[in-house]
Amino acid sequence: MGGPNEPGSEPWELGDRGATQSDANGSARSRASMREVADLADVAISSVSRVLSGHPDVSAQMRERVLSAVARLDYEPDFLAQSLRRGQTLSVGFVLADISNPLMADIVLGAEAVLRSAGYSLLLMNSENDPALDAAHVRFFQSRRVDGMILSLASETDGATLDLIAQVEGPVVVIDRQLPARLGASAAVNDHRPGMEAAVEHLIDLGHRRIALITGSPAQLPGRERMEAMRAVLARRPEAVEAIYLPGSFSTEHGEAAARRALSADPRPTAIIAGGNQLLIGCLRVMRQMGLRVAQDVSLVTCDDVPLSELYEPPIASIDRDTVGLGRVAAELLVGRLVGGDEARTEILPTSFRARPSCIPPSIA
Amino acid sequence: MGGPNEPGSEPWELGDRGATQSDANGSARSRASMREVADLADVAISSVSRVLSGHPDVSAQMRERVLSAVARLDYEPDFLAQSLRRGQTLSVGFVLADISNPLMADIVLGAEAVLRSAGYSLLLMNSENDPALDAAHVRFFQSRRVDGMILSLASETDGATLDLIAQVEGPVVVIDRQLPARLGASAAVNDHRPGMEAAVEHLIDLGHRRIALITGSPAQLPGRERMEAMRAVLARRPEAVEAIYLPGSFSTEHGEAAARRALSADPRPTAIIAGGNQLLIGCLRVMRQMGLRVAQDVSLVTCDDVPLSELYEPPIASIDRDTVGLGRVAAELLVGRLVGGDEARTEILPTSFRARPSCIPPSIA
DNA sequence: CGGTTGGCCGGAACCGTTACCGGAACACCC
DNA sequence: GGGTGTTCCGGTAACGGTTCCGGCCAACCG
Repeated sequence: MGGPNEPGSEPWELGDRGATQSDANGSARSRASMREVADLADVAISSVSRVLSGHPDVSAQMRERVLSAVARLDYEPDFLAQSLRRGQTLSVGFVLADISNPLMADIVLGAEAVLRSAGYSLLLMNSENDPALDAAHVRFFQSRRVDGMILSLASETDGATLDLIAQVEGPVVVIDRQLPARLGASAAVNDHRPGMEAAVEHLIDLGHRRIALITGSPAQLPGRERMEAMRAVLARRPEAVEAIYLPGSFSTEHGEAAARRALSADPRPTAIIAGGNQLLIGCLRVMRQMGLRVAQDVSLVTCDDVPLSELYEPPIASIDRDTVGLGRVAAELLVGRLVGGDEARTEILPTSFRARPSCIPPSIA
Repeated sequence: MGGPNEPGSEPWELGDRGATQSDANGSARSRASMREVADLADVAISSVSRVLSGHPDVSAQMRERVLSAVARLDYEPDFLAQSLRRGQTLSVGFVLADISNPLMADIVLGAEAVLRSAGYSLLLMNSENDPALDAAHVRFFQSRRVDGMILSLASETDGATLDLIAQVEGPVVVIDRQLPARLGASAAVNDHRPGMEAAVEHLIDLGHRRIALITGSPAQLPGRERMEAMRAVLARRPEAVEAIYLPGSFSTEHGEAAARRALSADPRPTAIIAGGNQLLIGCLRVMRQMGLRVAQDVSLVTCDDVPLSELYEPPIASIDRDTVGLGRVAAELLVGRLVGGDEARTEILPTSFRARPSCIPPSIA
């Protein structure tokens, strides 16, 4: 939106929306408005509106006349004008931190299904794990007047984003994030602890005593809870287990860097837990480079079951959750507040551990 | 949208948008309108509009007064009203056949970057490989008055969808699809032949004489071109190579079914080309069930490089293309027509073959 | 000093729809 | 026959902006 530099491209040099009636070539004539329907049916505009919105003050004869005119003109109401007048857009904004994460696809799928059946449509914006984009997208959705927002934020702690969220007019639901209560946002979250605890217990049971946890940002709920859960298990198990925590970002790059660091340590950890499929990818790349085999050399657990973990040889144990369900629940929370007047609340979904051959007893070094 | 059954929930029983001034509790007061800015600055509404849209007929003093009022009220223009008046929404609709396909993420990423820098935003709708949803989404976008559409259709041949596309007002760009010229759509497509031809040549060079091609729907360009390419190679190579074509849908289910059929045949094919990562997943599942090893028992090629193909043991050869670039080009074609007045045209991007250890000479049976 | 020019501003029409309001037409009942 | 309702419809003011038009005023020129 720079200064007015390019001559001929500024709006005030154009006429008042030049005649769009490209009727000459026979294609795509300008769409009909309610006004034209009313003229054709020889009734008032308000009557057309009543017929179309199902208002009871309509005679059978009137309805028939209007409907036939609507059909003849192939009329469809203008959503923009409706939204402006009604004060609602029937659309929901979804900010997702990372569209490349296949989990997001499932979440979106689940949310979309619920929203669609409630008459809402989904606008997606991708913030590429950049808190600044989070904020920009929230602001954008607000100017677009979405009726509500679903947020899978890159950061829970970014001040600018939080301030913005506090000012959002409609209901807000965050996914797998925890926001200050004063913001009044609903939340659909996983309890990451049971899955993580089971995983750590399983590794300890197998005999592992040095376990590395590569995880995402502590500015996001999953990262925090996973570290908590691991600490909790270590605290209650009598075995002297050494933990190596490697928090960072939720990227393949961090996965590689963290795995390299962990696996270069002298008493090398005998098991690694990768807190996400992006981290798993980085981890596997490094292991391949270092010539280390999954299971035989290092036991491996990942978070969230994806084709890679299922089909890898050996198959990789994972901490699972119902991602489609997560999206569905988030959408239900939103719709509940949108049409049902529900209060903001937090819905918690479970996680569980799925053992697979990537975890075996450590080779006695 | 059923009949008027639920009493108290019909619009005509509500007042004219009851006062939304939830000012009492001190939170989220209703946003300011241009009118209020004008009142505060004690100028005409039109002057506010001129200042904000950069119109030249504005004195320095006026600009300063308006801007300070804008700042004091934290005013932001209503996109809906602007769109209605200006006749453009600065948004682009993107119909994608399958959001779970990680390729789509890249395409969306590329397209979004270009569109954002041109001032447009992206609305995504997912049609789950269902042609009926394709049509519904196109219709939806049209009623939302998007300025243009990018389509990655589930079917190129669905009549209803095609008719709808013909009536779309703004420019349309299809991704990796081929539409009748009369529709006037631009296209960003890959030429799938060079990659596929190189793959088939590679397999023949290794000594393979029975090759199965599992591919998606022939109602989509990639499926057709890949089969063509394979036929072309077989026609020009003197070796008597037998090809098994297994077209179907672009799903893991078809991948499984086709792989099962191919691998159950008596003289079993010694190599399989999976035309997409979903098909690859199905294929690997079946091979594992049947106890067949990649490379040693069956050579394998997949289309589109994803983490699974890179990290599988052995790594899987793939036919690659620049997916981010594909999305970028599609968006550029659209923006060119949107702001530059370009003509509809087709942009073709290459594919190439990346050999990997999943392809070895067939074991002499 | 009168006429013309140009900068700057206010007023008003309009984008396409919704919801309120008032009223015409008709039936009904005492 | 004059109230008293119903039923149904048309007119109209919004919703929140944008753009055209006309007019005021100062500057400039001869």
